[in-house]
Amino acid sequence: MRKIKVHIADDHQLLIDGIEAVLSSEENIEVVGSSLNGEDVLNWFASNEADILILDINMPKIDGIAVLQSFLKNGIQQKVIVLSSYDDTKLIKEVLKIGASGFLAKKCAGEHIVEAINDVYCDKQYFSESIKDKLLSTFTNNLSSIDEIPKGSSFFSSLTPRETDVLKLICKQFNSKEISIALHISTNTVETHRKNLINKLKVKNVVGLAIYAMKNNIV
Amino acid sequence: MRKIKVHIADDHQLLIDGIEAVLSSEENIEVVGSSLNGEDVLNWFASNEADILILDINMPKIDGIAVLQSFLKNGIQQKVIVLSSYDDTKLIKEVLKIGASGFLAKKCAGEHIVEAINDVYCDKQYFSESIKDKLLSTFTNNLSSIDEIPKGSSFFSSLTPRETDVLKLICKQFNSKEISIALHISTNTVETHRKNLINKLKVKNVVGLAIYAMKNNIV
DNA sequence: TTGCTTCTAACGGTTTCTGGTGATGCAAAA
DNA sequence: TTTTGCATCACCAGAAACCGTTAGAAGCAA
Repeated sequence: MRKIKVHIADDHQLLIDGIEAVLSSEENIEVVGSSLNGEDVLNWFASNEADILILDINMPKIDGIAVLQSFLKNGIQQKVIVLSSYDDTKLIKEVLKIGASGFLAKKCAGEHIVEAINDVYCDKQYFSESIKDKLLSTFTNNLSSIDEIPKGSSFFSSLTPRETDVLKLICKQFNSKEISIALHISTNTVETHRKNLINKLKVKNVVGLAIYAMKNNIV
Repeated sequence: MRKIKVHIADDHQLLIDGIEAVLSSEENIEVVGSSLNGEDVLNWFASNEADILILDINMPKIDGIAVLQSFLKNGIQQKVIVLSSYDDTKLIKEVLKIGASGFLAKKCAGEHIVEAINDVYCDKQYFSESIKDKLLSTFTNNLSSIDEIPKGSSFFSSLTPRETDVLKLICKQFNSKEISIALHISTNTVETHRKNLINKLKVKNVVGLAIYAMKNNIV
């Protein structure tokens, strides 16, 4: 019997080992590789292949979103099950748009990952229960959810290096003046970056920035 | 042979199942229970016992710190290995003070959890490598680290219900006026709570609050 | 009863952030 | 070569946050 080849990407080695141990009891599934960050994923897939990639969103260096975008850009048809701590509707819509086939919340049970792998391997989509509920309520509750969908193409992974510098220092609780000193630029510039960040990430204030940074492992 | 009884507490079922799968191949270790939040942990230990508790810090309802404090308060001598995504020196010192025997970063490998369990069962302490480095550098670098140690008793889990309400809304990017409307109190009161939060958690501004809330699963 | 904590509220002042707009130089891409 | 994106800087006005301090009411516990 041909086994389903799976690659696991997550920044927590413990979770990788755990999933691998869960899958080891499945006869038709084989873990052929793993990565601790997005860069490693791209490198691995440059010279290897797997039927399914289990991909965490929050990873250092290159995050899960950027990995998906890279696949899309290079025309790579990779089946991907996205793994995330947060079952955020925005995020789910985003990853589906850019090519994910399934979405699994980390709070779900280990057996579901087996289901997910089998379903996605058979060209089906897979969502964990909690996420199904969330998606449904989005459509049933009201139509304002449409506003939630980002207007531009992708709003993740779109920060310039400098913006990332500023964001990191914001998360260190620096104010604009302190940031300007740290980066050797004027406070006016810092404030421009700050405003651009807020617009780009569609948040209301620094709190939104900090939360974005945490969720995306920028800090 | 007597097996080491282990209870696992983490808000991600997937991680619990993963660790359980990793441990299943160990002959001398037996998983006797698991919990998805701190409340369940306390309930479980009220009528059951385990040799070792593997305890995640970031859990909803009652977090890992509060669980440890509860053990301490009730004179329960429970061996605990703390699990955390963040290898923050402050946090490590804190949990050691309130009775943890080991500290494991989630980014460490699955095999280390086996080592940790065996070590702690034999009354030894266990720290993952990355954490050892961090702890060492704290003592070698400079003495200013002493300032890092919280002056009061415990600075975690010390928020009043109302402060938690305000913090949650701050994390929703509400400003003081919006919070005052949501909670039916005056903006002055909101700002008092905000100041108290900043003082209590020893952060500089709302960004610090948001990051604290994220790390402690308040949002 | 007394002391402690929590929640509530207020005042005055300073600092910082946010929004809007505009502009320049540079480098890479189309 | 023109365009586009990025980083830089500036000015202004209003909004919001931050700081220090004080204080009454309610409830709980020693």
